[in-house]
Amino acid sequence: MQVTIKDVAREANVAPSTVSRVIANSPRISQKTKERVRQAMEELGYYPNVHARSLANRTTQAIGLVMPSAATKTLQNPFFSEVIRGISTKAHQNGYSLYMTTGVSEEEVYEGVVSMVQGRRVDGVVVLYSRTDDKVVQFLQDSKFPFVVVGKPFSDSSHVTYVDTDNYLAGREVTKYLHQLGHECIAFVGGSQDLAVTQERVGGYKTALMEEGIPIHDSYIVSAPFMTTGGADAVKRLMSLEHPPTAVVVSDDMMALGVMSTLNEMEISVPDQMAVVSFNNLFIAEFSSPPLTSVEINIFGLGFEATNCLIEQINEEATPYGKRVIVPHYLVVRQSCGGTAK
Amino acid sequence: MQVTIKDVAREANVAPSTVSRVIANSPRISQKTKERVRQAMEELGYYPNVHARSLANRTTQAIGLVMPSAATKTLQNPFFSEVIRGISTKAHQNGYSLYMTTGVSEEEVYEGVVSMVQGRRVDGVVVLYSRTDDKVVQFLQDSKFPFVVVGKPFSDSSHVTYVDTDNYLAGREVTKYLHQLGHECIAFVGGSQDLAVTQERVGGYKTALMEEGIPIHDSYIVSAPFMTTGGADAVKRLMSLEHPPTAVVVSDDMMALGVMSTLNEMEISVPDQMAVVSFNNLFIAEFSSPPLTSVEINIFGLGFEATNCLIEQINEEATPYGKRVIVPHYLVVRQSCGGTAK
DNA sequence: TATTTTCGTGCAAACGATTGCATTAGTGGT
DNA sequence: ACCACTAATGCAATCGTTTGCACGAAAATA
Repeated sequence: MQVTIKDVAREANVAPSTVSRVIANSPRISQKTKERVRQAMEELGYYPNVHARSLANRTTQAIGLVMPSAATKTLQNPFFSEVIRGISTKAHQNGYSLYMTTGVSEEEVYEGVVSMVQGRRVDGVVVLYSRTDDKVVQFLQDSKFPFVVVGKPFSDSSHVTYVDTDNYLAGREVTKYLHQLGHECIAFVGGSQDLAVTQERVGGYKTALMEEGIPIHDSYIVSAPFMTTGGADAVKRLMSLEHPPTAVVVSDDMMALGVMSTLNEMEISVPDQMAVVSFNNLFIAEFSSPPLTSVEINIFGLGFEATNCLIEQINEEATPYGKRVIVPHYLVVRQSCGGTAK
Repeated sequence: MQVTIKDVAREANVAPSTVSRVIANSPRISQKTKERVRQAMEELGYYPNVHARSLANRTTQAIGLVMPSAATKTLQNPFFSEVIRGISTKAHQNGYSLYMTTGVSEEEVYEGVVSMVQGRRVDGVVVLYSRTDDKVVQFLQDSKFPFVVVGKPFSDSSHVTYVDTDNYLAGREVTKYLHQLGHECIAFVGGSQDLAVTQERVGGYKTALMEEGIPIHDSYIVSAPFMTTGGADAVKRLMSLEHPPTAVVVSDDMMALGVMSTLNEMEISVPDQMAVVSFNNLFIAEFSSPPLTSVEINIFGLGFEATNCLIEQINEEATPYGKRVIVPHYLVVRQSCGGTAK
């Protein structure tokens, strides 16, 4: 049915092994035969069967993607599309393709990874989240399988390779920026507290306040599960304080949208009555009303770099010890903080 | 290195074939041996090698995803994340995983698909776009490979299976809705004119106008490449007309965001001075200011249904002729058209 | 008891590539 | 003219499964 290497061999009057070597472009085959074989491949429309190939040379040219289990919620965040775009670009450049399983529960995701790894379906894995005490990372580590984490892994990060933004620094910078604009009452609205990102960004926020000599009020730090409420209650809580803030650092553009929408409903104008700054600089930041001032963290780059590291690992060009890559960020000033000409 | 079926066989004191049959849960194996074998598998931590398996039984349990070549731009639209989520959910339910290649140019995408199909890497393919005169669809059709298109394919759609929204109807309904709210001057802002979606939505828009006895002005129909300008110039063009519209149908939430942002800049208030309605009901519709009135087209469902059809095809449970599935839609009224209590 | 069925298992040949080693032909040195 | 050596190709084993068929033992039938 399918045209196999044998058919090509017959057509070109050589042995299958020769054809194989032509595919691999081995220098041991003469130019003349190479051409003859290539011609035969062309004529018959031959494409190597990937599975036979993988089986024989124990390589797959595929990279596995591990997504958070609650794919329902997370995949909606353009963050993921963008990382994947980065991953996919680098992967493609190096002749790898992408492979993904999903699972409903954490357990299912874990099972998926195990069978992906043990079943030798992929050459390496990139993990798209970082959670405290994660089975998946633990497993990958134990089985000495090539993998890279996007975001800072919690446990034993010294031995795992990861690619991340300096969220602590970014949080600090952004807060200082607001202070420079004259704000003294600065709040922080973040997503789930047990995500590394949130923790680091809050950390930076606090440090900045301390450095600027502004007291830290716990009531100014609120976190809200994003996808459900859109941060509405967080805003309401902040605004009902005795001294409501005049500026707010939001840990994510998506959430910032929700925050601004709520403020809009409450007829609090941005940026006049409330400055908003956030992170990620998703493309929607540009088109919101008013356009968001946000930290560009180069999500694409995170994915791209992660894949780069992974491929190094696969080719054993990498150090056996974990490697950390920090992708630089910068503030994109638009209108949600005022401070610039409109 | 890896633990193979032979190891399990030895451990359980049976032949490899028996182990294989246990994996397949063949009724020909006695309960007692099954248990013994399962125990051995457990003990050794055995996972079947997918490639050996695929090679032997000529099946991959994987579905290929074909994305538009300009992945750069398109993948940013949450539409894709959402379709993929639908696909991935159904796929997972049926034990399939996803496989994707990308390419920079159209040609690269095509090559990717060919080698995916000919190399037998996947059992079927879902095509995530519909373009006029597409090589990929043509190829899939010619090779009689199972595939499904999300969106209406242009050429010879009678023989290809596709899953789509009734965009024509949706466009018509939405326009009528605006008319019911009292608008007479209704414009249409769309994306690239050669996309099937755009064409159909415009079609519905025109029909509605005709049915309501409103003349169609060509100057009211503008299209703008979204990702570059965000629709800003489209809005400006409309507003500089002698009789600027009082309502606008926008072909996509993303674009509607851009439109509203521009209107905001021009200090034209939505919905008071301009009603905006759009399609897709992405989650951002809920969090924009004001929240968007948009047509929910169940993107997740599109992906889910597409995969369903594909799996039917793979299992040869489907009719050999193309099948069309129309996923129902409905209008979600929020605040961008006014018309409801705030 | 002899004969046929049924049941449970094993043997060995695929599946379609890769690769170490053997083989052949050609080249140059002496 | 012989040998050694290199260059180009072929042979056959291997990768880890699946599966048609054969086989023996036990159960059912006559």
